[in-house]
Amino acid sequence: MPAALMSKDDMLGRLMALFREKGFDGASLADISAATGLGKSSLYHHFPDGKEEMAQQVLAYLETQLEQAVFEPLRASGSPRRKLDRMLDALDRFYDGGKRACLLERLCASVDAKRFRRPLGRAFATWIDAVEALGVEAGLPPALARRRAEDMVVRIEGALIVAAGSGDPEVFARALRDLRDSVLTPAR
Amino acid sequence: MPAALMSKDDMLGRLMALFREKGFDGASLADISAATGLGKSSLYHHFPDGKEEMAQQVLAYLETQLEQAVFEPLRASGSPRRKLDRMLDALDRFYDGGKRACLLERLCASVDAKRFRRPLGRAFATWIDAVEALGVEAGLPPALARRRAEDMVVRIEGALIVAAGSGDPEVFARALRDLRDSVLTPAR
DNA sequence: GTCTATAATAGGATAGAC
DNA sequence: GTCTATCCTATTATAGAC
Repeated sequence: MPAALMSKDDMLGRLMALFREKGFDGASLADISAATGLGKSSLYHHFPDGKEEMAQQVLAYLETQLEQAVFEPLRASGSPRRKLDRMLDALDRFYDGGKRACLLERLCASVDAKRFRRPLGRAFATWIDAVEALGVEAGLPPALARRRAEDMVVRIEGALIVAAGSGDPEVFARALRDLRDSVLTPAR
Repeated sequence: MPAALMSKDDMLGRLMALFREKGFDGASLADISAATGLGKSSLYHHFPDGKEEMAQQVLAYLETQLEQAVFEPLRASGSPRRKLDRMLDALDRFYDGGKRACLLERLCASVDAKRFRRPLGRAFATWIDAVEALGVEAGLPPALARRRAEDMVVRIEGALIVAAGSGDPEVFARALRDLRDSVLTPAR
């Protein structure tokens, strides 16, 4: 029994990078094989249900990444504003300054997005809920905190699209700067 | 020589609907054949370079649609606020209240987005420029008008993603409502 | 301008050896 | 747990008749 060539996390990390780059429909098993260094049969050993299961597991893996990027900064000590800054710093790194796509968006755009609806909906909800809680902690009325949180995720996703489409990552940087100042601003 | 079964515009409209629904990578020639009612050979007659040329022509066709949705309302008579409302109404219809995807986003997310970079960049620029001009007409300082315009497009694209991903079109409706009130608000 | 038929290839998936 | 070899289908694309 040959030893595993890499850990599951490493494998999922590579798969996530590939799906973010090529999209779900655009990533072929040949691409996946090249990205992981594993033959097709090995891939089916790890993911008996094929490509769809890969995406499902990558989506679950993303939740742990989200955990690091979103929740860990929020748990750290400091003012809400400081926590927000840390979270946006982590997202800036995760999206490489607007040069890398969002897995959630890529799966939304796939042919069988319906199969990913549940985990996708949960991932967005988890993210928005966390930011909403931060807004409440900062003293915003809950309804406003919710709208601000939803708007933040909307702007990050949109900025990634426009940055990619216009070839100008500055769009993403500008959106982040804006969010630093607006997400937690007290109601007037 | 059999008569053409449909006009080029009709054909491009169906192709656009298909690409918006399935994405570029997700739409196969079989899908395209079914959507247009044309055999594969007929499709290659109209688009000798295959799928990629279809997308290029659909992208050009979208610019005429953008013209209708964005520029026509802006040319109409009335206050800037009224023009903005008309434009957002047209976009609301075009995206069917957040239930239909944006072609630009779908092509950004395709494997060979690089081949579409130029027309994609131009489409985004055209759109943002038009809204910027409206902001200037409304009396905003040019730099602010530009940021607001860019932010509007960012939020529309992002709201479409989050609405689709969370299965909640209300996200899109809320974004539009917000934009009605914020795009042209005078600088403080 | 459209069709039927066909080619050539790439895609996803499986069997069985090691 | 990984590999080579294979299978079948879907996919893109072309040839040639009408």
